[in-house]
Amino acid sequence: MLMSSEKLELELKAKLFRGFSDTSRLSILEALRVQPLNVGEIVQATGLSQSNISNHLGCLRDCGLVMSEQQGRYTYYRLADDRIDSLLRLVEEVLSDVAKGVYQCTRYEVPEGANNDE
Amino acid sequence: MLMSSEKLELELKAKLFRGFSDTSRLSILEALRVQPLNVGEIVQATGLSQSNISNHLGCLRDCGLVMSEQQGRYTYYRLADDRIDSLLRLVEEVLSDVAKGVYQCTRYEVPEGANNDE
DNA sequence: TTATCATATCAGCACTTGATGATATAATGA
DNA sequence: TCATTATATCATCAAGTGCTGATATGATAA
Repeated sequence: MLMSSEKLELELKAKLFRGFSDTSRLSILEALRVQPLNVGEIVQATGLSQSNISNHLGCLRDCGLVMSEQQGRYTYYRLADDRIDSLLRLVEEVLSDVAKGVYQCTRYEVPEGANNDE
Repeated sequence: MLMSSEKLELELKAKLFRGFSDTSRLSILEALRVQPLNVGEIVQATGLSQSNISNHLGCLRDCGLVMSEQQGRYTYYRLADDRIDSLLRLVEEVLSDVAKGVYQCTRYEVPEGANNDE
């Protein structure tokens, strides 16, 4: 059915975007833009807790945004596709123009004094 | 403080991505890729309810993803930036390679028999 | 001026999502 | 073999999110 393949494509797009739509997952992806990292290194880079990171990595890996590779005791994670970096860069461009609008958006709370590692 | 401007940038990115991370809002944005539309036309194109669309348009407008323009009785909506179209196209490219992975992702439910206009 | 149409807003509800801390599992090192 | 380290998984909780249907508001048409 034609309609349901369009619907499925929308579901897949929404799911992919959802991968990016959380600050913790974005922190992880930003860290991985630089170089592949293991969980401990991601803890250092982001300040998030180990179990939180592990949960999010599971989600990102299942979504195809990251890939993992066991090296002895350590599991290394990397971006699964170079275009993920391109996507983040394009969003940065768009944001440079619409940032004021996004910042004004009250639909989703952006904490004023938001901090890291509370 | 340096740290908090990074944090703010992540919050803005997450918020922008959240604009895309819902199938209803994606339907609306897909419809607007073709041409500017008013609410009634978007109802026709997407099968969503008028109040639901109005809610989402408010969110998208506040986020800077769409712009509105009053023409008599009708309010016309359009994509606020051509790069939004580019963003959606890039995601389509990425999905063409990782779709299998995203489809397998069980973290977010993708309904099997998902349909539109129930 | 009133009626009609287009759109925005609201309250309430159900579902989804993200974090925590404890703990299980697996790989190395002693 | 046991201890240690690295990572995954789990149950629980609180907060966030999206939809509905009723209704309010504003612009035109009669």
